[in-house]
Amino acid sequence: MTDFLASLNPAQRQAVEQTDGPLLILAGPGSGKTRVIAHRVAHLISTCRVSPYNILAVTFTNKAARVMKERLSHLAGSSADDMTIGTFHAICARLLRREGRTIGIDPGFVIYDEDDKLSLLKRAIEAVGLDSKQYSARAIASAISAAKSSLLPPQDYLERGQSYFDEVVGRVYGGYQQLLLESNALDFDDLLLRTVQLFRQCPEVLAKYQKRYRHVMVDEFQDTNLTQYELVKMLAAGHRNICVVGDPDQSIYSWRSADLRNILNFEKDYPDAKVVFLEQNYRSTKKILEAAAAVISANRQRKPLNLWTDNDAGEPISVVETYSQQEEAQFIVSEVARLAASGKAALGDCAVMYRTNAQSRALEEVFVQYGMNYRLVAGTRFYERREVKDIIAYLRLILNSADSVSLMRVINVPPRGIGQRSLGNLSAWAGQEGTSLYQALELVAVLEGPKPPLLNLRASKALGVFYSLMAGLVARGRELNLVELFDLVIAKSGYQEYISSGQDGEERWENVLELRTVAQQYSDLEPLDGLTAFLERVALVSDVDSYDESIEAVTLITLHQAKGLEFAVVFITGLEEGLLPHYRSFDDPAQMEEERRLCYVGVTRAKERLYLIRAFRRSLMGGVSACEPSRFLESIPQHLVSRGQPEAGEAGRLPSRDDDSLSVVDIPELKAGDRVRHSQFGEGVVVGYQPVRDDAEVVVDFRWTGVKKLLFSFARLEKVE
DNA sequence: CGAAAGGCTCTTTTT
DNA sequence: GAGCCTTTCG
Repeated sequence: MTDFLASLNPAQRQAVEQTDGPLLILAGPGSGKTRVIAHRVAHLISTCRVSPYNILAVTFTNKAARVMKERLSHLAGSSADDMTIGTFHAICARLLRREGRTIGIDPGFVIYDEDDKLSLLKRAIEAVGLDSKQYSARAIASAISAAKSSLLPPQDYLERGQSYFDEVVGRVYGGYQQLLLESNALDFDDLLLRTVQLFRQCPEVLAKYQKRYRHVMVDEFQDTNLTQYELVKMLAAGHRNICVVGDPDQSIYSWRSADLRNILNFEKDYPDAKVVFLEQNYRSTKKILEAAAAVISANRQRKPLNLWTDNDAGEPISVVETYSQQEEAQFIVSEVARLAASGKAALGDCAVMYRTNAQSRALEEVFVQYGMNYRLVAGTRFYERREVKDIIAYLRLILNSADSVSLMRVINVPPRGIGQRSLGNLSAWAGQEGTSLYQALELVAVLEGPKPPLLNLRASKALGVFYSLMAGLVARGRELNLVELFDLVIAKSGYQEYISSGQDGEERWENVLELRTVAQQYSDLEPLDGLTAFLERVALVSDVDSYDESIEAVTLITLHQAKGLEFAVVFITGLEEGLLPHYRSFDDPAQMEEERRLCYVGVTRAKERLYLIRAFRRSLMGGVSACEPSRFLESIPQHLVSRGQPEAGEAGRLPSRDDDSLSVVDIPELKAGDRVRHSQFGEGVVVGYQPVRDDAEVVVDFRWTGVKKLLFSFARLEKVE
């Protein structure tokens, strides 16, 4: 019982044992935060005899929730299964399905993602008589999102509006909500906002959950918005056992309306709150931690922690300057190869971090070129792929015929002769008759009843075909399990032929099959339940969630996604003015501070080795531009830095290729014409050979896969006689 | 109506 | 450089 307390330091222990009343835990990076939360829950369950059923723990990502569950089952066994643990969005979605009816939410609602939101918004913009090209749907979307994140419904927004843009947004906002309602859909922000509204309007529902959740815990509290905080406050109002964990220095989501004031206000809202500081870092070397502290100390808006560590001083931090982004990538590949070859780090210990997803391409190309395994955490996001969204739209439509975004998406995919004009006629007529799009479709398809006047015979026929397709799917959907339904959708819609014959057909079809594998996990459930659960899952998962640590590969990841992770070796790339910090933050000091926090998050992911890389030239949006070094580099104290190669060590000497101690592989002379074998690429002929630092670059023409440039130390080439 | 081509804009981060 | 939208042609 006390044995899991023994492994904690005094501050951690205090955080675990402080179970009654409000508690704010300020946890620096690598301070064992997850551990503390897990121990705290275990302590509540086993020592304080709190039933897991009475505990609510909110995280920001599904992955964090999963990690927490794993830790808990380790500490507290299966008793933790009854605990409510999940993301804000997942918890709210579940609650609204159960209780939403009282405020007019149909339990079969769909969740609209950013794409769906934009297409609905474009309709809303046009519906209020504005040109959707003149007003950027994106700008309006983010204004609406900000409003929802501050608990502002359309009426209030209009009343508070100041500028003309506010007025436009206010009007569109109202129309957009109307369309959502008609589509029986909620967007991400609605999940939170509507839950608060539910609690406000139905005190008895709130009371039920207040009674249930005797202990409420929130992780990554610095990333909550006002609506989320309100939600938590309401839930915790009953027992006032509320524990929030956060680090203002790691707040990097203000663009998603995360509000640092929540942390600052916590002590105001709960004057009796205890505050615990977790300041011992168990992750990084002294040098890395010192560099991190130096980077973040330039910020004004903060509640500083005094981080310290017992770890070794460690290696100096490598500041590397390369000519181009290609050379940047090459440096990383050769460095990883060197570390791997000398046994200092495995591929899986290494991560490459960048500000923007676009940067991953150049990195990938070089990794492919040299045949080094890598794992891209969010490429073209799987659930955003066209073919995946198409199939999901069909499935959504089966469950919820009101879903107009999905209907518009698939009505002519694959092409079945329903064009712009017919669709316009149909939807205008639907508006006139006051029916949903799907109902209008039904009226066209059946023999009797009113018909839209402008629709010609051919178009009506095509619409009828689509309607009977959907009607058939809906009927079968009640009997079939999810995979059977999935297959039926593909078969009846002709999607396979359509997608396979198009561009990248094979790859796209494989994505469809991958989605089918996900569907398989829900095939044991009752027909419509399986469908509902599947759709909820695909709406609320993210790419970090699928991050698989078991494969031996270098991780390529954005700085944002890297939060919460740690790696022995970290390369932060693109430390250039305009990229990190990003130019969009130049004119706003608050945003600039957030960029700095982002850099801080990256630096503090590193356990042993940190490389800060910048390129002189980088191609951005097609064109090439010269780059100034990032201001963040100036914050790194010189005595921590090695500008040569990382192995230069304490003495600061620069290694040379003749230095035997550094040469970790014997490099035999290969010359053009030599035949070699590679484990993956098979046999090939050497066409080029060039020594590079303490390694060599070999260009080989492989029989099957063509010409590849390889790094000798890494490629494990065998000479074939 | 649909496929293909050309032009346009926008590229920060994501539950 | 890509995706989205519009235009054009069959």
